[in-house]
Amino acid sequence: MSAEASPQRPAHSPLTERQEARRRRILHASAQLASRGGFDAVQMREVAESSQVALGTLYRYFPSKVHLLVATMQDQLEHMHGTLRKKPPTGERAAERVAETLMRAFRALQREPHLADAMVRALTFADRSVSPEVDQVSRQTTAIILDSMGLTDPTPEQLSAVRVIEHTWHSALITWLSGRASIAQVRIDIETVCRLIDVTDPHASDD
Amino acid sequence: MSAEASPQRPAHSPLTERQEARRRRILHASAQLASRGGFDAVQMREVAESSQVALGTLYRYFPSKVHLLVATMQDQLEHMHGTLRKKPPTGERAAERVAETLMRAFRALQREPHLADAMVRALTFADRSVSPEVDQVSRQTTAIILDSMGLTDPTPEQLSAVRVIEHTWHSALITWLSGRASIAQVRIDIETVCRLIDVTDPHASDD
DNA sequence: CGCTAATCTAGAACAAGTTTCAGACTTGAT
DNA sequence: ATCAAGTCTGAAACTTGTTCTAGATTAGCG
Repeated sequence: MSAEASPQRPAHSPLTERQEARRRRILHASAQLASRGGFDAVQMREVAESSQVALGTLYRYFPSKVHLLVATMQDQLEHMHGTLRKKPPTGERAAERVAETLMRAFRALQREPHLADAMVRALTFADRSVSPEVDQVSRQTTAIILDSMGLTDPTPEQLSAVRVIEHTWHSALITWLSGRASIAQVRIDIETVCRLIDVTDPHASDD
Repeated sequence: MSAEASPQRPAHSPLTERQEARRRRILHASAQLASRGGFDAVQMREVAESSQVALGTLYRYFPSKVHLLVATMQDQLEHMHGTLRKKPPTGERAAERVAETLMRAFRALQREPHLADAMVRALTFADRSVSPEVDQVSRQTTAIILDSMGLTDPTPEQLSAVRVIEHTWHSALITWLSGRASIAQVRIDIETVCRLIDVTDPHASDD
């Protein structure tokens, strides 16, 4: 369950302490640069310099800029999942709780719009070579949503609804980031798609 | 209602015949290269050479690779809208018709997966400078969906559902293109999101 | 026709992602 | 402590998107 982006071999050597430190420095520099100017501001040479690592080494840890930014996203997502766990959503119906959770995540992203830009653009621009890492992000997102629904054992239908919610979440974020949708519009889209949960929820109102 | 990507001034001079011809050649070359190897295969120098135009001229017509590919998508979308009009979907309920239409479009994309890759990646990677063109694509897509619903005067709720359907459509395409979702999975996602139409349709079953 | 402004061309130049390589440094095993 | 294998560094090179320039061509106009 861990597809680490480690030097060379996928999950081989467990990374020495100095290597772990390098990896952190790199991710930190990446997030920092991204926070400043978004996707374009994360320049590999600058990341290398900021994190005091040679360019070649940076590429050994993260084989492309997109890999790096997706790993940055994994990092941030973990952080966010932790934060969300502490204050679970309070809505009564599952749909409300999911919408509440996503809007909370959205507000967090609004605080660092450039960072959000870098991460989301990388995620959707990623080609097949990044699939494992993108998939991991997707699983993490699914976990967050299911968590907020309070489900341990979702039905296939509910999983479908969650998939669609994730699609909407990503795409709505993009339209917001590129200035084609307002914050209010994103909220409406999220609330709209969350209705699907009611449609697939056996205890909705009937029965 | 036409945000042409024309040389220099937005909608100024109506383009001479030779200019129109150049523009066509460029779009044709773009689509051709994209069909071969997707986003990466569309290299500006090659597009320029294939369409017998200097690099500088190419950039005068389309100010970036993303602009070019989004324009290519507009072109293809128009074509598809025409095709879809000829054989309207046959389902009884609006949700069925929309799903049918999108699956038809999806099958068309499957025939040219590399072209689809180039266009969709460009669309989601586009930054603010391409917003007008991306918006135009979005309007065109909305029109196709509303067409298939047979709606001339949608309610705000229905428009919200259509927005979410578009989000899902784009994002599902991306997961398919990057090999993270199967064709079957895309179909399920589309069918799932189309249920939203029933939820917002006043004549669904009740009343 | 002849002029002027706009457009087009060829090609160099620049920017940033990625690759490569020789040599210095670490690590782990003996 | 020593050696082999693997890792890191610094720097150059390569690729492709983008910009710039000087001169040739074209379009519109009097």
